[in-house]
Amino acid sequence: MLRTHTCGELRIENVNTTVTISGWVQGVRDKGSLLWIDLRDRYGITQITIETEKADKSLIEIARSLGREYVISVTGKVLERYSKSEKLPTGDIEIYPDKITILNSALIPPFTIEDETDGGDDIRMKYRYLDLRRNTVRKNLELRHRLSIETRNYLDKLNFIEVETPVLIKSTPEGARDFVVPSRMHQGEFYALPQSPQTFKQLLMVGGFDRYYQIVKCFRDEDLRADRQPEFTQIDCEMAFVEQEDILQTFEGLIRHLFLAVKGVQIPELTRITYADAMNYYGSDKPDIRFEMKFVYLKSAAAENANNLVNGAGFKVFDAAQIVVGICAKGAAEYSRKQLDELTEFIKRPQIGATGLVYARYNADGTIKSSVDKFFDEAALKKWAIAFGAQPGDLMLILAGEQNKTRKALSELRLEMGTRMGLRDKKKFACHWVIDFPLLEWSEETSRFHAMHHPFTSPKPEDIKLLASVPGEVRANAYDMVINGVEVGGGSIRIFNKQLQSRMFDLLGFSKEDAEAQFGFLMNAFEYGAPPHGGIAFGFDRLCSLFGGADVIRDFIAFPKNNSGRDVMIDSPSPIAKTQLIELGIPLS
RNA sequence: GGAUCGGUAGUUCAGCUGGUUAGAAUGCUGCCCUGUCACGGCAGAGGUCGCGGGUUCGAGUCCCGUCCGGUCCGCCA
Repeated sequence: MLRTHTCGELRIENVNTTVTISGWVQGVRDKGSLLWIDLRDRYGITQITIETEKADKSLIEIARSLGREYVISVTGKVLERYSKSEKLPTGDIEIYPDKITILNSALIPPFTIEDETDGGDDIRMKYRYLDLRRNTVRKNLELRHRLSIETRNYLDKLNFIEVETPVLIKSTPEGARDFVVPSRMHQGEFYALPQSPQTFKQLLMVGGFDRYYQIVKCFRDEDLRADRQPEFTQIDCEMAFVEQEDILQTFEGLIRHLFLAVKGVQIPELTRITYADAMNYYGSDKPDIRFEMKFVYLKSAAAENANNLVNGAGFKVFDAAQIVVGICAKGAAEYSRKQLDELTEFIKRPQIGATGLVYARYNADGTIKSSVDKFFDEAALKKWAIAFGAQPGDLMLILAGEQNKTRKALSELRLEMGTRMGLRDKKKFACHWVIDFPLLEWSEETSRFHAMHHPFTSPKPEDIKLLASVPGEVRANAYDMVINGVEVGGGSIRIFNKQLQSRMFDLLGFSKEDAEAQFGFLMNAFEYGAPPHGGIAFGFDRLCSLFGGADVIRDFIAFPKNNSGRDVMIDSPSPIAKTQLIELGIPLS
């Protein structure tokens, strides 16, 4: 061993012992007659001190030749410091070296290896191995490690076993685009990388492994975001002989265990909200319920809660709208004209696409001032206030238009207001289930139904009768777990019966032949005694970023790709040699 | 595929309605300094203003194109 101790462990008890530590030079402070070296490794920083008037000349020469990030080994005596540092755990001691060995020199790093680095994202990605030396990045990966260990502990105790599934599999048309891998031995044919181990975990259920999990890489060839990578990691789970309730219980147990074990946070039992309610009250299938600010409808498309308070006043925008819906921002009546204009601009951005924002201030003196006073008198506005549950001092923000678009826009506005009002504290965690997702989703683009979750999702038994008549209204035994407005996991009870599965393929527009060619293996397996089963998969990277209080998952992946799917460090993807292409039988145009 | 913001010293950024020699901080180099720990002080080096074209007497600045990066929509569980 080139060390007896790490750079993080020496304490006052070690004084007067001779030790050897190795690491990277964080910095040198040369004060003439005194010279200090901060030596860093994964575990901490230890100070090396040289008194240049007493020390060996060659030692001083070596010390003065050191640059940042040189790798050195130091042997010397641990002594109590003359002036101690509160900032370092090793701050009570320092090492007087007898010997300094330069194990390797280093170029000057392009950015500083400090918590508050001067490097931007781009340069840090290119030199990721240097970025990994920084505390902040290292801590993120340590957090990831803890989460994976605790996941395994929890699931192992419940008799789950981790089984690996293949990475070179078969392309299927449903869902995301596949990454494909050409086969040399079978020219013109391709493997695909799994978007998830979905079918394999179901086959494991047929194979009698009634509790399976895997922390596994998945691949999707789609455009990226701050919280999306082309390859990402899932905690993939499946159970047999269970109903939806069992899955919800088991895996909210997992999340609560992780919060307790890793963060020491006690999470209450998860609340549940139906997809329909989530859309109705929050305009989103992954609402952030750290704060309330539920939607209030002044006019609604649904007959049952059509408390229409806006029609007939001569305001065409409201009269023509399918819905008029708003939120009540508590205590925000003080918002200035400028702030309201900012909000209007916010909802008019093309990404959000609303055409205008109506506001009504419930002033502290009890009067109400709105942007549509021309059409609505004080009495009408008071009725709005009652509907909104607004008190003097509150601000009502109202959008109107077609249902889906308007809900979506208001959902964005709600989140924006939550942020502006400081209601989205990253240290607070609100976890809940969204249940009863629709089974199918109509696609205008392809003029057919798509599976909302995936084609193996089981419809709710009581809704099966609707499959023939109104397939769009059939609810699925599907569920998502949402934390702070982030979808961290989702799953479903699966179809385990060949007839129902082929009926689903029918609805999804598969021909018998296509279904057979693509999923025949699964349907065949279902004929050999498939148990009822269901499961869930968690986005592990997202979970890590959430635990770490960040929005960007890149910081929790050792070697991430950038926004356009490139690894700027190794420079991939890259062209391959002509000979490789010929071998694969792939002509490039 | 679309929207939007950005690209200037090794790095992070400033640079106004176009106008002399493009600045700051940090990092780097040298010298000084006995208790520093973001050490301090003094001096110094360091620039294809992403790239190409255009407008103009004159472009880091304006226009067009292009490449690269960030965020978002579409897409994606």
